[in-house]
Amino acid sequence: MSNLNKKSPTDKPSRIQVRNRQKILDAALDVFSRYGYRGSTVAQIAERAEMSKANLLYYYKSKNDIYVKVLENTLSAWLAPLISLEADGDPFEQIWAYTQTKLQLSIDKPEASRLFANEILQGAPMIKEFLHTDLKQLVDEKCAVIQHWIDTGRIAAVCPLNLLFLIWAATQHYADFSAQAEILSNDNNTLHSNAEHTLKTIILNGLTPR
Amino acid sequence: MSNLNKKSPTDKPSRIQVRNRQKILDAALDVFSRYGYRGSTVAQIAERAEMSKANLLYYYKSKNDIYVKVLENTLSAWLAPLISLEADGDPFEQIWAYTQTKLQLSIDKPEASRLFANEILQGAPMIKEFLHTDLKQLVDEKCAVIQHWIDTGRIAAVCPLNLLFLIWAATQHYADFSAQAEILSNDNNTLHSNAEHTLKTIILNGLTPR
DNA sequence: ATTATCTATAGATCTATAGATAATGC
DNA sequence: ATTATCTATAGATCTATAGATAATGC
Repeated sequence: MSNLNKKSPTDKPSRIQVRNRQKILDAALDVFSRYGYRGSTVAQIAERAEMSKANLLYYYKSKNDIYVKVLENTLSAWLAPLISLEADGDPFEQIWAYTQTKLQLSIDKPEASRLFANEILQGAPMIKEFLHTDLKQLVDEKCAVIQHWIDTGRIAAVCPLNLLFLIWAATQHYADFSAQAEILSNDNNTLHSNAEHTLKTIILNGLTPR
Repeated sequence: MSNLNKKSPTDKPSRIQVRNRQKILDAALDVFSRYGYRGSTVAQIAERAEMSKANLLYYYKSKNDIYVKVLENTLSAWLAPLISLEADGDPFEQIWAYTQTKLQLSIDKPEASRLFANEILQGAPMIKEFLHTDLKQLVDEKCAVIQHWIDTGRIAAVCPLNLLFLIWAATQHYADFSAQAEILSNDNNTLHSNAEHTLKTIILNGLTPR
């Protein structure tokens, strides 16, 4: 039998299977996050996963399957930080904690950010549904939290959605445009610590009511 | 003769040639800015330019040639606003004028921004040289201007390069991530006017010395 | 005469599968 | 016995060209 999917779901996957599936997903994230879905090839992914194309397609039956799986795995990690933005506690602490987490993620694990950047640049063909439902709901909730902070005079009056966009853009920039940042900065480590200070200054001062 | 490039450079291009070359570049910008170099096909560009693939390749001899030409044409438009950032005049006015211009460009002509986003996401293979030379020099100059404003106490002490990144990221977000913004906002026009207000509040307040 | 367009297709690349062979685990 | 890997290749897609035909401008 050459099709894994026909196996009964109670079968435990073998060690080799677990290891190879993970290797494939890791390799696929690297490749897809750089070149997007259409710009990536199964051969590139196979090479990076150190196996033949045919063998790779023994574990995942199509390029599209791999892409969807990688997107699914990455989506939750991408959303997690926003979930912890809570109405309780100091707005400035909450907003800065969120910003800092996103910044650190973008610097340390740029692949997730790039994967979405590619997907959304191309019109979000695969995750449109997700954006309309799950993300939209979460964002609406968090915008209400921010709006509440504004209404109670705790932060300056700005559009909550645009504030989120600003935070996303400013932090993910260090992942999505790292090729440019590396060229324009003389030292990447300095750049990143300065980034933290600069974002903190501008966002927190910027949101101070006056 | 089937190769235009063998023509003497003093030959005046025909009306049809001028029109078709322009149609191709317009179509190519649309396609490349969405799908990147590898993700785009000559067939897509030809269809959008309303001519056959063969005819398109009569005007530009390869996909790569078209891509390079489109990038070249777009680079100058992309840089122009930064050039006008000048040491004279009020720092806040200068910075806001720059930010506003970039925001408006991102909203009105998102293709240029998306083209670069795609190119840089993929590691800037074609424009690495340009980034190292022309852009680096321009950015260094403008960072010196910003640093001067900081040293004379006219704006808050932030890292000039990171400030530029913040402005680029925040404004180009509306081009690069428009697919997401359209889904998450209830009304695009409101979103964009709120964007202007929100960016103005945060960036200008954020840079106010205290 | 020159320029522009069309038809047909070569050759490269890419996804996916079939079928044989090797490795692994009871 | 089952699972994993390899070789070979079909069939789709894509870039680019050759060569014939049509349209245009002096």
